[in-house]
Amino acid sequence: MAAREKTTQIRQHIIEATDDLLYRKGFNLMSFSDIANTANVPRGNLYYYFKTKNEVLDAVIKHRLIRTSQMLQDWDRMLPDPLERLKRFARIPVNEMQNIIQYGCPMGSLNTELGKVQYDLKQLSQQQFDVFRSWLVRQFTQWLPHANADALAIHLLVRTQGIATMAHVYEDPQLIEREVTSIDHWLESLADAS
Amino acid sequence: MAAREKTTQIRQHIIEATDDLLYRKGFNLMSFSDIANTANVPRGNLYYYFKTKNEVLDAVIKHRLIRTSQMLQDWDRMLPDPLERLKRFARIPVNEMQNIIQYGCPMGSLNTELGKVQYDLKQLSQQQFDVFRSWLVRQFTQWLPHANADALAIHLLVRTQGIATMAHVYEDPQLIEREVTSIDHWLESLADAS
DNA sequence: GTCTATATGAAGATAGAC
DNA sequence: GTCTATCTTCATATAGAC
Repeated sequence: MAAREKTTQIRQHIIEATDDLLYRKGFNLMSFSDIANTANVPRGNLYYYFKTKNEVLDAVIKHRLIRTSQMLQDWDRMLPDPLERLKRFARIPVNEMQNIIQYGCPMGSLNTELGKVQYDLKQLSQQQFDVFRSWLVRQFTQWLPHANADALAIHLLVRTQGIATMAHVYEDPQLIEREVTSIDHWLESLADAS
Repeated sequence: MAAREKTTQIRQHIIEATDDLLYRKGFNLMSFSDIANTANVPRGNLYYYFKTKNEVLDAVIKHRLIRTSQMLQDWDRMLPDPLERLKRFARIPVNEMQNIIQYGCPMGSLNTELGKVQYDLKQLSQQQFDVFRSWLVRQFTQWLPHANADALAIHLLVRTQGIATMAHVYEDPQLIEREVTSIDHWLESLADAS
């Protein structure tokens, strides 16, 4: 294997290990040493791949953007009906139940943390939401051409973020089940109304 | 003024200054020096009033609990109708618009931050939610005796938390207006259904 | 490319002079 | 009660030997 290729591979390995660490610890409590330990890379060596902690964050978010886009493309392929796709989105908190209860939403918690003081970094975390938002808008537009697709997309994001926050507060799986079911009913009521 | 009394007064002043600082910076990025500067107390002196940073947090949360309880008591006195009280609650994001957009919800963002690693401190922040939750349950019980008051209370908390998170992500005042109006409609639909 | 040693600064916290 | 000096720890980051 070429040396260049190996560097890229290790870099990728660090990014994936940090992705999880970032979620579990948050950005400010995640130290450079933590990253090195988690990725099994000698601490000093890490600086060869990333010069600053912000640079790691940047790489992790870009990685998340790609992963999310791929997931949504898969859904587009697997699910022909926009309503089914939207329901699939709403079920994320159910599928990620244990993580949500322990750590909240990976996107929401990061944005909330960075948004207070690190305004420059917050803009990065906002991009994560943009991917979902524009995908949701496309689904609503396709499904209900005369509705305000962006308002509906934001409403879905509001409710899923609220679920993540409150499920984390009370560590309550049933809260997630109940609220996701309620979203399903809301989506079906939109179908009936049109 | 007695010395004892003065101590209490300065302590209270520190707590109130820290309350705001905690909201704007978050717990982990708020240093002991920050607290001292914001409260205009010499840094070394601060340790006379609070031995650790966690102790300050504890005092600030207790202070918030009292303030919230008083506010809810005021609402109980001012607004005779439970529905009006619930609408008043739902309007908090509108009244606190500028703060929410810049810093998110003071309760939600604190819980999200502490919940990841500082599990012991998270329990403190959970208490803030308990005050609202039990008050909301009382309002729903009084208004709709045969409904699942706790599920309705949680639903309201979910939606207000979601609003705060997403309004902070996109720094969007209109999002708040729209979503709060939507909550109002939901509350009115509950009245019609019963 | 890999790793060690270390510079530098800021944090939380304490001791003790006044 | 008030304030200064300082201890310790841990963070980011760099220089440079191998």
